[in-house]
Amino acid sequence: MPSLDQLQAFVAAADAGSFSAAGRSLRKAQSAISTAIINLEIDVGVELFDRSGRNPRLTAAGTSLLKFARSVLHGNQEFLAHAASMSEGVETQICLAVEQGIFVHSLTDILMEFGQQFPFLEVEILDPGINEVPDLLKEGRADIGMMMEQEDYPQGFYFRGVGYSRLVPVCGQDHPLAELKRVSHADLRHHRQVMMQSSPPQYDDHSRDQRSPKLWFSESPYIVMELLISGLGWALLPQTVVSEKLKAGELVRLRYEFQQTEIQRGVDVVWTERRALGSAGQWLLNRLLALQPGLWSD
Amino acid sequence: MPSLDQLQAFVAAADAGSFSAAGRSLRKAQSAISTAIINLEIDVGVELFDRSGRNPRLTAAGTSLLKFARSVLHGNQEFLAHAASMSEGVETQICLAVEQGIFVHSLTDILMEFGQQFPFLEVEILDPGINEVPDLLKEGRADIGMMMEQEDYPQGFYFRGVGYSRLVPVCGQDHPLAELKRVSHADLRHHRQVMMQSSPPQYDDHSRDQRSPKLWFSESPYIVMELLISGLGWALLPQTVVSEKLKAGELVRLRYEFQQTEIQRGVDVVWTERRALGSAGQWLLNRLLALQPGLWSD
DNA sequence: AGATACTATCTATAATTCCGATAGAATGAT
DNA sequence: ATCATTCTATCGGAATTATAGATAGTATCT
Repeated sequence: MPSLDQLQAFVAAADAGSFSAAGRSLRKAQSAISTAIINLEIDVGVELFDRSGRNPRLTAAGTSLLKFARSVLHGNQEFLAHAASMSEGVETQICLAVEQGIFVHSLTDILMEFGQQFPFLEVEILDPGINEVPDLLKEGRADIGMMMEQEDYPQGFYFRGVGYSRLVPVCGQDHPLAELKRVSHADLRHHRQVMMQSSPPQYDDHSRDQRSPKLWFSESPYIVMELLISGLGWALLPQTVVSEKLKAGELVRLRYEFQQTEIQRGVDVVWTERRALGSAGQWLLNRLLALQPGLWSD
Repeated sequence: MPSLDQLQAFVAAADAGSFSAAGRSLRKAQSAISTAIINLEIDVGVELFDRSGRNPRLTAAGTSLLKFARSVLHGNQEFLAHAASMSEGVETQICLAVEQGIFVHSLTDILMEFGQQFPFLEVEILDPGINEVPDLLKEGRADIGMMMEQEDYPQGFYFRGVGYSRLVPVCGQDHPLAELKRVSHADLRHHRQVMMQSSPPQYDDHSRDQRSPKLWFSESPYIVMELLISGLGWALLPQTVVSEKLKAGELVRLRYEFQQTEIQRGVDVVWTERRALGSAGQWLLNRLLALQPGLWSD
């Protein structure tokens, strides 16, 4: 089996143009290069260089094999580079959980740079339903999460708001509400609302009065949207999710008569103290926290 | 720098589940595996296995690095395999010149198998114009050629017919000949003919009387075809080349009143005695010569 | 508790690699 | 033609490295 040193001598000689120069570039004696290449030639049973002239010249076989040798060496370099980054505390893989409905476009620049900075890291991006992010973090399934802000997080969770997501009230194009120019609380309560939540909350919160008593729930804003398109009811959905369907006319935006300002909910970056982040996770977290807290919408 | 032996010990241990088993599978002592892996771990600065239990278990870093180690080893295998095939006389690259207008579909099966048989061979396929194949072979630019049969080949050329290509007389849809139900020699002579040849032949051959005196020439049947579509004249072209345009109606097939049978010209495989073929070339040549001499057309 | 299979480590030996020196060959300048 | 330069192949000895075998300690199962 040829050794990596032999392959290295081979490509160095091919690059340098002579065994002596290869020796100089590798800080080895010329004889070391010479014997390494001769042994390699014996190993593989093919003459790599034509020595008839003063300087060795690659044979056809040598030219062809050179690519393969380079490939092996390059793979070895990657192996070493990956190992080195891991020995410096870079984790093996990282998982980012971005709640459905959050405008991922705001993250792509960061993620692109992240990929360049940590080329060997395996990155996974989940798009869990509403309120699933804390569970994923707790289980250790995800390292960092992004989600619509919550009133309170479980103990051991860190969070920081980094932006706002615009919510718009919508219904299907054939829904009775679609025909009203302005809708009132009473209008809304008379129709079924579909909420982006996993389970109905037990307590009374301050927004109770503007909710419809006929409630459906889904974790996924996209499922909610499909239900609305079928004419099921109305819902408050992230603008990012519904913008296409609004443009296509399949959904209709409702205008409140009681609220003129835009409805916004904060977007939080969430992580836990339990799961220690490696260097890459730290890097990514810092970048996410440094996001300008603007509106996350198209 | 880690050695290939260390990497091999690494993946063998990961595969076998224990250092001892890895030693057995590699026919080495257990201590060899153990020290190899320990040295590898020292080299890369990362713990590859968790030794707390009876059997070593891959760490997260080890799992991640294992893929890279496999890749390096695989590259090395390819290097060796390629070298071995070359030491058995397989050439580095091979060039097949298939004259334009020859129905390549008949060759794809052979070429697919060729690629599997010689996975490391670099294959080039040229599609030279009419009568350029002998030059390419003479220059050494190509190893094997396929072309429409010629009356005679230069010295040192071998050739054998392996099939037939159908030629059809065509003209552009707006050409006067297109309106005739049957065309005679006289009709043809009154219009410009475009021939698939590089230069006008000086001698009189037997087909002279059915040629038009107004001749244009092109090496490429596709250029000829474009000229016809522009309404330049008529030509005898391989059916493969014109079938699309005939279907689209841009070209019209002429019907001779003096010849009811199809016009066919033989397809030859051509090679030279000068250029020694390697094992791969021999293989390919044998396969080409074994082609059933049927009609090469769709 | 005992049997089994495992890993780490030690030692001696075998194999390999490397350097420095040297001889012979090709190339270019004078 | 001759000389100087730069190259490669080869040899011997030193240094490094890899390996087998033996041994001690540990985890796991019966």
